[in-house]
Amino acid sequence: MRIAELSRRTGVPVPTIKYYLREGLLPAGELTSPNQARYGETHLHRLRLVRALVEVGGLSIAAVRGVLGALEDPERSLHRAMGTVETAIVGAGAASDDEVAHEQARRFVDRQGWGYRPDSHAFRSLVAVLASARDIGLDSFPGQLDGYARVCGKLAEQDLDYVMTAATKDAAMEIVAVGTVLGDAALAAVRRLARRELSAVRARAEREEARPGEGGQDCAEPGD
Amino acid sequence: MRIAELSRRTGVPVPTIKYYLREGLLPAGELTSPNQARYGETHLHRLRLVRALVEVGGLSIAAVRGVLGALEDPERSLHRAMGTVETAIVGAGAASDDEVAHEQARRFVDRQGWGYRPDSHAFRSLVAVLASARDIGLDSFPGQLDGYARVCGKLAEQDLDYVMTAATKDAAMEIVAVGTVLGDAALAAVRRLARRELSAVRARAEREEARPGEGGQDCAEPGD
DNA sequence: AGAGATAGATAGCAACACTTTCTACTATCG
DNA sequence: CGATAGTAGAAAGTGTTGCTATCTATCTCT
Repeated sequence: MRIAELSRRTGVPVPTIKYYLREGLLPAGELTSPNQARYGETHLHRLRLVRALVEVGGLSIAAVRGVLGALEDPERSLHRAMGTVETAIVGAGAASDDEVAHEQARRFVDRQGWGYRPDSHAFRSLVAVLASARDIGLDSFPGQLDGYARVCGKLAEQDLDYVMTAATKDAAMEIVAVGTVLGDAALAAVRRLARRELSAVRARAEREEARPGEGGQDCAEPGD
Repeated sequence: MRIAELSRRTGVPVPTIKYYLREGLLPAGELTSPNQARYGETHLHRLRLVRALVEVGGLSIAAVRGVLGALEDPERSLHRAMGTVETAIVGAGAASDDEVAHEQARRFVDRQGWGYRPDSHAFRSLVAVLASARDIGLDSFPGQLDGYARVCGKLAEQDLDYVMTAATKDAAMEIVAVGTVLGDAALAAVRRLARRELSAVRARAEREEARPGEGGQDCAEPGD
C-alpha cells in the first residue's frame, strides 16, 4: 500500500508518518522507484504499535525507539527483554541520594525476600518516592509499601502468565512491551475506578450513619 | 526567611521559585517593602509539595496548579476532592470513540458491580486502552482487567484507610493529593520490582529444569 | 558607603513532537 | 497525451513547556 492508505487506516497524518520514518520508528518502505515506496502489513502493525505507545502509554519518541529496539534485540531472553523495555519506558527518572530513604527501600525489598538491586531504575525511583514522602512529612508512607507488594506479587504472576500465552517468541516480546505500557495505563484506570467506587460507598455509608433511616437512594457524586 | 534560604533548603534554584510564584503555584511572600518579601514554613512546605508533584509524579505545571486548587477548595468533601485531584492529574487524556472497546469497558464495570460512568476520565482512558489493545491484536487483554480489579479493590481500601489516619481535614486533603501521585509512582516502582523478581525466579526455574542438578547458584540478571 | 541580595518584568532558550513547504519526480484517470 | 493528484526526501517552521538570563530599581547588611 502507499503512504496515504497507511495514513487512512491508522488515522495518523502523512507528515507524521514521514516523521516516524525519519526518526527510525518505522522501517522504510520498499522503494519501487526513487520516489515511490510500498508499505506492507508489518508497517501498518508497527505504526499502530507506535501510536499505542505514544498515545496511551505517553512515551516519548526516544522511549518508543528504545522499546522497539528491545523488541528487535537478537538476544532473545524474555527476562532480559523485560528489563530493557522497562529501562526504555522509565527513562532516567529522578535520582535521589537520600540515605534514609535508601535504607527504607532496602529494608522493604529485604522484607519481601527480593533481591537488593540498588542500581535498578525501579529501586531508585522507589528511593526517590520515599525521599519525597519524607520531605513532605508523610511519615507512615513507607508502611504502605508492604500492601503494594502483596498486590504486585499477584499482578506479576498474572502478567507473566499472560506473556506465556503468546504463540511465538516474537509475539511474547511484543506482549512484554505493549503489555507493560498498556498494562500500566489499564491498571491506573482500574485503580481510579475502584477507588472512586469505594470512596462513594464510604461517603454514602457515612451519610447514612449521620441520618439513619433515610433510604438507600443513590447519591450524587462528583462528575469529572 | 528570604528567597535564597527557600532555595537553599529545597535545592530549587531562585529563578525557578520566582517562576512558580509567577505561575501561582506558590503564594507571594509577605512584602516588607516594595522589593523585599518574607517567606514562611508554609512556603517551604508548599514548595516541597510542588517539587514532589513535578519530579516524582511527573505532573505538568498546569496539573500541579489544578491539584493545589483542589486542596484549597472550600467545599471540603474528601470524596469530591479525590475526584478533583484525579481530574487534575490525569488531564485530558486520549479520547476514543471505539464502540466495541466502550462496550467491553461497560461490561467490565458491570461485572465488578461498579457504577457505570462513561464520562469519567478513568472510564474513558480504560476505553482508550482497550481500543489500542484491540488495534494491536492483543485479543485476550480485556480478560486481564478482572485480575486488576481484584487487586485494585484492595489497594483502594488501603489507600482510603491511609487517608483516614490524617489528623486534620487539611492533612487528609493533602494525603489524597500527594498520596495519589506518590502512590502511583510507588506502585509502579514496586510493580516493576515484583515483576523482575518473579521473572528472575521463573527464568532460573526454567534453566534448572533444562539442566537439573546444576546447583542453585544465583544467575546473572539484566542490569538496568 | 559599598557589596550583594531582591522583586518584578521581559526576553531568551532548549527540547519536543510534530507541521509546512519545497523540489523533483511518478501514477493514473479521462 | 496531458492534467491532476500523489510521493520521497530534505529543510525549515511552529507551538508548547519549563525553565533561565538579563535588566532595573530598589533594599539590607556591614
